[in-house]
Amino acid sequence: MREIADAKDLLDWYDRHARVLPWRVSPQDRARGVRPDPYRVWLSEIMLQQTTVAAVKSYYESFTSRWTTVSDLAAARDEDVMAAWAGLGYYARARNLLKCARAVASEHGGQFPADHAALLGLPGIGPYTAAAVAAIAFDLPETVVDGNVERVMARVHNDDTPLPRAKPVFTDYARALTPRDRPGDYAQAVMDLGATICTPRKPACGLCPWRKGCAAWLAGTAAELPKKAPKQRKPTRLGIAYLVRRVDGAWLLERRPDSGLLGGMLGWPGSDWSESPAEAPPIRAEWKALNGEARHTFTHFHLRLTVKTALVPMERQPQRGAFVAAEDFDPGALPTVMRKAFDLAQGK
DNA sequence: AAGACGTGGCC
DNA sequence: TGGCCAAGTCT
Repeated sequence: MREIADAKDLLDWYDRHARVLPWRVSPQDRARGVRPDPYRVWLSEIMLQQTTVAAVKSYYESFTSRWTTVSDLAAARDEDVMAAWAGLGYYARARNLLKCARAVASEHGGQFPADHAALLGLPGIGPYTAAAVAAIAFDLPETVVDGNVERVMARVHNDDTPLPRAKPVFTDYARALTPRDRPGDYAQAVMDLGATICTPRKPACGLCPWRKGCAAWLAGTAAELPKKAPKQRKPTRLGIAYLVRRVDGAWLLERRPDSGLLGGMLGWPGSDWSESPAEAPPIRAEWKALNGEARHTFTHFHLRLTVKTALVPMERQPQRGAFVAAEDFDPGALPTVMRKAFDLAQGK
């Protein structure tokens, strides 16, 4: 009786089916000695946290063409990086991206450390990303455990222990399968398997290189795994956004505090977001409430944003925020919820 | 150590 | 429409 799954079978599959991704060195090139750029591996891994490949691609291209090395990025202005990240979400990633780049530049001579523990000590790098960079960039035998790997392990072992409680056990399963040979390709192979074959719904078991050794395939339970703890339902909150235009075309914007929701991002001044938000106009003006509302769903609540607009004279001073000249204003620098409010005001 | 933290695509 | 899900981390 063979082991339940075997790294070799997966690597053979990966050699034939590896996805082509902008940040990836193909297994063929890797075999010829091509090494991935640790900066690009790290950048892609941060962007891919809880984010789809499709959403990441254009951001990855723009970051790597604008900031070629980690030292370039370390020298960037905070506001430029936050603006470039706008729309990708989880903005703490962008703040930590800069902190990490600056730590690598100042404490590691501009080179990412080829060491799991040292990587783990850097801002924004947790257990998954430390293992991913160590394995993919440096071909060290570290075990990556992301959502894909959890799903694959739950199925291979037909383990119905609910997540997140099952995480330590699934990690043990994954570690036991990690090979000493080609750990970087293997890490990418398991995640590719989870992303393309061993998918959450309708897994393509007929195409799976691990089918023969998969306990869930044998039991017919693959599609029901992994089990997960029930989610809490999202409450709905209300809010008011104030879109102020000065007669010269300038917009009144406000930089949000570094911590908390949309931390460090540019946005419209507004009320609190709650069951009954209090009016909080940022400037004395005659307000016009727009018809409709900007709707947006965050991780843990739904938001219905009322948008109020006003036109103010040159000399009027705001109590909050600062005017940004029309030619300096880029709606693309706003987080999506703020851009939705802008679109509503533009009649889009 | 649960909860905070974005967004877009899919069904 | 609304819930689920996506290469998690931080507090």
